[in-house]
Amino acid sequence: MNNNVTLKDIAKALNLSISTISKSLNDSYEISLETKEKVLVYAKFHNYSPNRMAKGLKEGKSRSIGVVVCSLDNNFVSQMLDGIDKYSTEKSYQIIIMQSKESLEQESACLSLLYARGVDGILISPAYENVDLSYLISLQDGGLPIVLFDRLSDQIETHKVGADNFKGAYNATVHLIKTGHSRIAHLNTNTTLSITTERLNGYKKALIDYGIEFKPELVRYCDYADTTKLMNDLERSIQFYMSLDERPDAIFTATDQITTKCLAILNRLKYKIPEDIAIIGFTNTDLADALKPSLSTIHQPAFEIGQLAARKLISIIESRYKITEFETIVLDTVLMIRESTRNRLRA
Amino acid sequence: MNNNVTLKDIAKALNLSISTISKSLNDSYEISLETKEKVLVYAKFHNYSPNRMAKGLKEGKSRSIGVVVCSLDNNFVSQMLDGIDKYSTEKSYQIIIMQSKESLEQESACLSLLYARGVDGILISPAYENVDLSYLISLQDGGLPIVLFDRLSDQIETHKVGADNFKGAYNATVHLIKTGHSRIAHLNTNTTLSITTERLNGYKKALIDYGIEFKPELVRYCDYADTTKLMNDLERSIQFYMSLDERPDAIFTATDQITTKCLAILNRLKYKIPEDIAIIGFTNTDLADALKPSLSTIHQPAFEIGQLAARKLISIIESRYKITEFETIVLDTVLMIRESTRNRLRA
DNA sequence: CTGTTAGCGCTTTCAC
DNA sequence: GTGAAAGCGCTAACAG
Repeated sequence: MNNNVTLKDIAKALNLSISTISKSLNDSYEISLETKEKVLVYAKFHNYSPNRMAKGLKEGKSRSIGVVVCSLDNNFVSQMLDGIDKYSTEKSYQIIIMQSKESLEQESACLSLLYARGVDGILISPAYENVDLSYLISLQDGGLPIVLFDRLSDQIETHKVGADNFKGAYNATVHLIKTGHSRIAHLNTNTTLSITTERLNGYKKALIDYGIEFKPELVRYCDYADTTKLMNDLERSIQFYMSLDERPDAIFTATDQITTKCLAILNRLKYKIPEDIAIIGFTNTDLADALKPSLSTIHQPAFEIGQLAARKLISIIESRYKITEFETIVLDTVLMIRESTRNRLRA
Repeated sequence: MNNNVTLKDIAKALNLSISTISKSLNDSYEISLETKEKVLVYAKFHNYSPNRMAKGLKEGKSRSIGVVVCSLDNNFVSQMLDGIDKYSTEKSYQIIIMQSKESLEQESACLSLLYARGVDGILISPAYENVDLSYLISLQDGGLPIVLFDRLSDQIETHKVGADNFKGAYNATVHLIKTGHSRIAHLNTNTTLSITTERLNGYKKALIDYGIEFKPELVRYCDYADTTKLMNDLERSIQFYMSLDERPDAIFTATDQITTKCLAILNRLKYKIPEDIAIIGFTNTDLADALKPSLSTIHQPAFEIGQLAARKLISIIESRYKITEFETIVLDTVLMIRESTRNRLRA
């Protein structure tokens, strides 16, 4: 069966030419119903399926798209991939997923491979380490459609799909303020990606709007290079917070990883949530309700981000004209209020 | 740049023939060092990368492998995929991931597509709905290498890589018994896959070995068809358990999904863990330590399963001979004792 | 309506 | 050492 039946085989068997078979299978108007019927039946019976490599080679497209993410083993990423896969499958594109593991070098390697493979376009959420998108831009200049998702950047002009990080962070912080918290710490990453700065800015803006002084010592930027480093940085940060004369009464954590790791650390250090410290963070974990106390979160529409990004990419791929007008789509986050940010005022 | 530079282009530019270029780039002994050098430099400078579709078409291989899983949006699956990706990338195979969403129909569709794409082999963890692997077998008979991972089956003879589900379940149950639990409920899935029956058998064996009567009413088989159904079944099961005259004092949950969803339900119904009921389950969640009480788990070596499965598949792909001797590799699980199964005897 | 032909980019015999 | 030519499976322009 892997000794695939080809057009040639069918042609021989049916005593027709290869092109007649091809046209029949593509339902060309040139072919008589009778012949088509015959071919279709034979093809179906012998389980014919066109060789996509040949087709791709011929047509100069592969009907596949490359997806580059930081890691497969990441809850939030999985949800986005699910969305990407859903839309791509609907449109009969196959996705080839590659991991950068937050390394610029690996990311380039992924891109080269995808390019060599002849993908029709690329969806990418750049590595944290990546401050330089020039390789991506050169690919785009070469005619390869590219769409950024989740982690956006101003360096490249193309369609971009992400969450409204500013507003999400703003809402989270305001929520903390309104529930009686005033010394609000913020744990973020040590990168320059827009998701970092936007979330930081949302946090700051909320403080300003509510007349709370911004204290730089309450913001710590943790190393995302690897899990161990991140864990260390987070633990040190929390210890630091707790050693302050004026301890923070709440933490706003900026990413999925930071949020869940903080929980484990706070747990280990025996701090009580929300009595000792309240916590709210960006995370899409399914376990928010299973946690005790249940975890207040800023939820990102991960599936939709993926789906929409795929849609935008495929729209470029299938557009006959060169796109000059690009969109940046920003989806709303949802503030999920649970027990980890219980109201201090009514307590 | 997507108007790729081809062998032809290089040949023209260097006033050589296409085959000379091809041979140079493949470091053939037939070509003079001088020419090779010239070609290599030119190729590198112009960023030549071979068109993998053309190469694949020519060679009858694509250096890609298809991976079929139930869902991308699943913590445990992600970890296995990570392992698969790691090994495949090392061996310069690309992976094409497809989701069956537990549907037999979708699974077949995935397999057809992968086959059409000309993958060199397939890694599959069959859909829950799938009780009939005949399509897979026919692909294998046609010469396509196939390796099963995680969810194994006796229906097909090939390499298989999974966890030791029997022993994992046995150890979990024994752990519950040794910590003073005697009315141990078991929540499993309503399927006939080996992972279901093995876990059930491990549970039973432990009861027998420790002289505890097996009570069928303490075992419930929940519908995995979709999240809502599963959620309903689980909730009803828990309500049922709690309505018994002799309430169970512990639950052993058989899968990742079941474990985490149970936690949320128990939380919502305000049952205290482990006072009201202890819980231990198969799950690889990162949040086991962040939960309160922290969650005792049976941890599966997901990454290793993926890695090993990829290794076995690639070994078949690259073997010159037809494989007749197949292996089933079973990896040990790890019992992670935390607070959700605190010892009742010392309490 | 059907068939012939060329060619996508590459490898690989076989000549020169 | 190098090149010409065939062919992987497919599509499409063109002939008949």
